[in-house]
Amino acid sequence: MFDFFIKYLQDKISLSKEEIEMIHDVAIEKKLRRKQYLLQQGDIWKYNVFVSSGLLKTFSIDNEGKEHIMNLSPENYWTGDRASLMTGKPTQFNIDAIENSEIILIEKTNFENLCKKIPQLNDLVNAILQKSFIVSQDRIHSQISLSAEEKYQDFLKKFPTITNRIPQHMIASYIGITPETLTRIRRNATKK
Amino acid sequence: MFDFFIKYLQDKISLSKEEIEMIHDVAIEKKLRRKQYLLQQGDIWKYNVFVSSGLLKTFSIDNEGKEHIMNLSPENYWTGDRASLMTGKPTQFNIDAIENSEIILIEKTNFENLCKKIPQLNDLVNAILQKSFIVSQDRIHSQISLSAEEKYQDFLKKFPTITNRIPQHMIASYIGITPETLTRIRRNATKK
DNA sequence: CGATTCTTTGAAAACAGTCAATCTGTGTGG
DNA sequence: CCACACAGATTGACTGTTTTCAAAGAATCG
Repeated sequence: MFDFFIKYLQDKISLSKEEIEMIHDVAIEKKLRRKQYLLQQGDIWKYNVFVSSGLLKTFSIDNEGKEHIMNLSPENYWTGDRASLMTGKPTQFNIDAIENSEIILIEKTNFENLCKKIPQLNDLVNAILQKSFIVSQDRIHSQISLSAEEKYQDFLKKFPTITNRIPQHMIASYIGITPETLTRIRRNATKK
Repeated sequence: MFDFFIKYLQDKISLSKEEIEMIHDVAIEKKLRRKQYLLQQGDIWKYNVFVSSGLLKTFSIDNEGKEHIMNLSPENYWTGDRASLMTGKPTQFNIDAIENSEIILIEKTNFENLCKKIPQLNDLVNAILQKSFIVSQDRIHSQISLSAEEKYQDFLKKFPTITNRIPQHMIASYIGITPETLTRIRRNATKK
């Protein structure tokens, strides 16, 4: 699974053998079974995570026990909790595996050292952050301006690959509606 | 107004006279009157903007002519459209001044040069980006998990300083509800 | 196969949006 | 200083959307 990670990196930047070695030295490989937790509410989060294969979700649980999905992270995506990572405070989120997954963990300070020593990696990380920000803004825009049905259509357009890998109620959670409403939206949509 | 900008920067990082000079050379000062546009849908956006004083808003206009407020940027905040800046594609957003404002514009390539020459500035910019991302994620979380009333309370908590500087209907737009609904929420809340 | 999870359905209630009218406060020009 | 226009806020009646709760059906996993 480290191979997937290096493939991903070399697709974006070119790395010397020494640099790959440096990365390898601090990369922790981990397998997660379906439904296994990687992070739980209250933990302090200290890693950067790359998903080599599988699919993770980041979510909160509210006072009524309802799940709210913040992020879906399939293979070749990064995940974690930036807020907890940056502030050092306990996280309000959970991360678990929707599918059996293989991931790479790199501890915060190790990751920062790598970024210092490998400027290209630093640039890549910043580019990813920039892109993530733009994606977030776009999701906010959908949330404040679209109807439930439009949000669903928007989800399908943006995540065609993920749509068939997760139960419907998770899509509902991701776009902020109830599963029942999603069922009804779909029924109406197919009528047309 | 350039002074405000330098004060802001020196509060975060320490700069030599030469560095300040370099920044000054590429900083464009601009005044905006209330309701004046800085950016319009369809434009290609090429700047980084620091707000020295006043208050700007970033918004889209949908097919029905309704305004959806993406961001509110008071003094000491940055604004602009990262998506258009990054991709070079026309923006879907508008930015205008809610109050008479003074801003500093720095053209994209000039800004990138500054960041290369002043590593501290680069770090600051990345830290701001990181923080903006976390704030976005939090707003998404509010949008998918809170009721209209809770979103309003959340807004009041997060923007105590801005609340009294903008008309209510803009708060409604920011949290994705109608002005009428906001009126009713407020009426119910004061009853309690 | 049995257990669990997921989806669908129905009926009722809660919530939010629309439209049109009125009310309020502010600022401008005569 | 007043009258008026204008932008914003509120209200009411109505419509439409979404949630809730409970139950039944379908699909999936071990």
